[in-house]
Amino acid sequence: MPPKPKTEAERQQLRTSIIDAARELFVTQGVEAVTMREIAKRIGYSATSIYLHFADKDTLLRAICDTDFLALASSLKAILQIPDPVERMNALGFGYAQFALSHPNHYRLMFMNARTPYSPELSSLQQNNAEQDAYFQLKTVVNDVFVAGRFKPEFTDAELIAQTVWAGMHGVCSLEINMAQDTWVNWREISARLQLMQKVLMQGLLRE
Amino acid sequence: MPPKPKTEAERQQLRTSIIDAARELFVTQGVEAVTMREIAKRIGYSATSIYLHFADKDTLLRAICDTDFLALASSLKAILQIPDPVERMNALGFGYAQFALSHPNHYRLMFMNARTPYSPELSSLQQNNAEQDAYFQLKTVVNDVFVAGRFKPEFTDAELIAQTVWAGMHGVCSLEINMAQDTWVNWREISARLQLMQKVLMQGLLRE
DNA sequence: TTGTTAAATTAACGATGTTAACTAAATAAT
DNA sequence: ATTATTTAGTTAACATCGTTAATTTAACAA
Repeated sequence: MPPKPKTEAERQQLRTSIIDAARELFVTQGVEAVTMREIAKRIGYSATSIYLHFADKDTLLRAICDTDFLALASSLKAILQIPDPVERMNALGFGYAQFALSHPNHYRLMFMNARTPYSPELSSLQQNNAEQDAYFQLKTVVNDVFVAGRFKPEFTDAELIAQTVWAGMHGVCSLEINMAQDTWVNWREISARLQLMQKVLMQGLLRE
Repeated sequence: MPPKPKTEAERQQLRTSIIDAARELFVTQGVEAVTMREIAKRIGYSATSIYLHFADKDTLLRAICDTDFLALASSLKAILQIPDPVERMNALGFGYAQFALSHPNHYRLMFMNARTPYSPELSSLQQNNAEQDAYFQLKTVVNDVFVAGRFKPEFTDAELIAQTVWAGMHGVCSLEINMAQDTWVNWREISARLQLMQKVLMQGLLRE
């Protein structure tokens, strides 16, 4: 029964209900469960209706991604209040890992899948906004440590440092998400691996 | 025109020709190009013939994986001859990264996709064989450094160290493979990121 | 010559993403 | 008040995919 003109708010609401249904399927059953027909069934529409709100499945997935990037930045916001910059950087790393490991499917979608790259016109996220951009948060915190003169003097590029810290934490998290079940490796506790990575990064980067 | 009984060698040859065709598609067009029908077209058979040699697509992909794991271990073998253990560990890290970045699709299949975990009966690879098991190579080299007393005394678990070194290099490589195109991040040169990661790992782990 | 078996093929199924064609209802125009 | 237009939705349909079933063809064994 197709009624007629919807207000922008109603459209927006349906849009997010599609995203939510897709995300729920995604988080509980993994990416292969996210079919257009299954999403549609959840929200009581036909599959093709989704195309009135999203160009294709990939666009829909990127919309989920967007809300997850926002959720990540949100979950890290409180950490930015920690006064000591080194402590702040440490906490940010742990917070990041915590997010990754407690939302493995989201993390996989955000950072481990082959994604079509970010483009401003398709995303509602604001780059370099401390509320929305976790990478900006990282850059800022690392730069704070840099400005405080806590890094070894041989390291002079704060953004390069940030990318390295990110890579370290991402390495631990993504191996855990992908390979924890693999008995080829006698995996140590994930907490021990995280802790050691963080310690090594710190001892490698910081003075004395 | 279907002839009849094939020798075991002929069967083996067809098997590897399937793997090779699948790999070539895979390496050039990515995973979505690896369809049973497309593989079959390449080798001049019908799609269903592949099922005479592989239970399903996943099994075929894991067979590709197997040969790639072997290729990785093979490509690192020469490095094990380097006399100094620390230099050896360093070179192994770079060799690993070089493999990852020059075979990104393979690397993705091996370490970044959701894989069905290793099981001995499905794989022809021998665990803890220095010729076939790159993880064993890493463990061995890290243990050599450990036995040489070159790590800081606070680090006492060589396998945990190995997993951390792996995670560090994997983090840099997998972010590069997945996100190099993404303009959200102002990526530094991959060589600089690799070098810094290695330096940080070394300075974090090694004495003085 | 006739079965039997192995290797292959074609047909077909069910699922998927997506497009095209259609329908009904609310508004706008006459 | 009637007609036309637009909008939100539907159902049908298409091409493709992994995979299974049924079928064919050829080589060997009896």
